[in-house]
Amino acid sequence: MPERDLRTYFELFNEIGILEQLSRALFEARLPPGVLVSHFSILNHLVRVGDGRTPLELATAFQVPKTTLSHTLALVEKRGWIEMRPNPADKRSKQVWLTDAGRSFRDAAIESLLPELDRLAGGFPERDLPELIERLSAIRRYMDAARDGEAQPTLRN
Amino acid sequence: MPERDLRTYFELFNEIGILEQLSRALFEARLPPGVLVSHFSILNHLVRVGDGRTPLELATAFQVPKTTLSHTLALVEKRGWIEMRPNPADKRSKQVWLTDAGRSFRDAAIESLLPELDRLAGGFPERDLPELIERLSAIRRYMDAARDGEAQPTLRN
DNA sequence: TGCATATAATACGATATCGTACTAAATGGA
DNA sequence: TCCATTTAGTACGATATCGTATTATATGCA
Repeated sequence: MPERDLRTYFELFNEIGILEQLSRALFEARLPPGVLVSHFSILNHLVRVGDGRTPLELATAFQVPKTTLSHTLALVEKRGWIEMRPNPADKRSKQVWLTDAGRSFRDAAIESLLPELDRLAGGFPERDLPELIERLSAIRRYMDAARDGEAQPTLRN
Repeated sequence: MPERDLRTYFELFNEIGILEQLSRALFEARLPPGVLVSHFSILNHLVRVGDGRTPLELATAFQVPKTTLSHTLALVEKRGWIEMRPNPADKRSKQVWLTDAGRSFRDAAIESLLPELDRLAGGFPERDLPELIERLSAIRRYMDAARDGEAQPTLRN
């Protein structure tokens, strides 16, 4: 694998980073004050994969430290969008369940974004969007699966 | 534009968000303690578009509040990777210039990531990577250009 | 069974990021 | 020219995120 191709991968992630910044700022501007994309993402993930997940499963899914997730869950629970229940399979653990209010808010949040997406899609129709998503998703799934790999040389040394 | 397509755009940004999380965690784990992707991104951007940019230009490029950028620049300057000089064209303003150490660190940071990218590229060869990047870049450029748009209904109301 | 180790979640402190308010300089119209 | 308005950058406070340490429970092996 020539180094040139590796640098191309690097460019891909650079582009992804910028797009994430742009889309997050766009989305967050439409959410109620104090509600962040990280909060919404909890709800959206639970709708997509089903609720009853443990905090650790969520932290792993988002590749976020579990202490960060702990904090986020507390805020989302305070809004009444999720419920934390004991995990019957493990007394150390918990389960995160969506409330009706949580599902409603998630749907409303998506609705509120549609006009913005409409503006984007209207001014910049992208063909084969599902194919683009699938390619990104495949990369994501591979990285997800390969995450448990061993140490590599780093600048930390 | 049917709503179904808009939701597909939503999925695109959702996928991008997850990929950003994954890649950022991966990259940051290889940087020296206290050095974040946001710091590296300053250096990388200056190399790519040329240094001498003003802080505001950088804040706009990253779609980040200028106060956030102010803080980041101070940290990067403290590391000796950039120099802040007065902007001869505007006494309110400044210019950000790379130092040799800044360029070196940027190169080294990319080098340190290559093994990881190699692992990715080796296990998951992606054909037409430049084409994928170009499609993302086109979306990004359009969003960038369309950013000055007017207000839309939001959940804030 | 008993105990060393591993794991889930949280408490706590550090800091990156963000929003509001402020200062200094630039701009533009009367 | 003068002054109202706009703009570039920063100070300051709030909070989201992150790393380390702690507690409670689970796991696995002698």
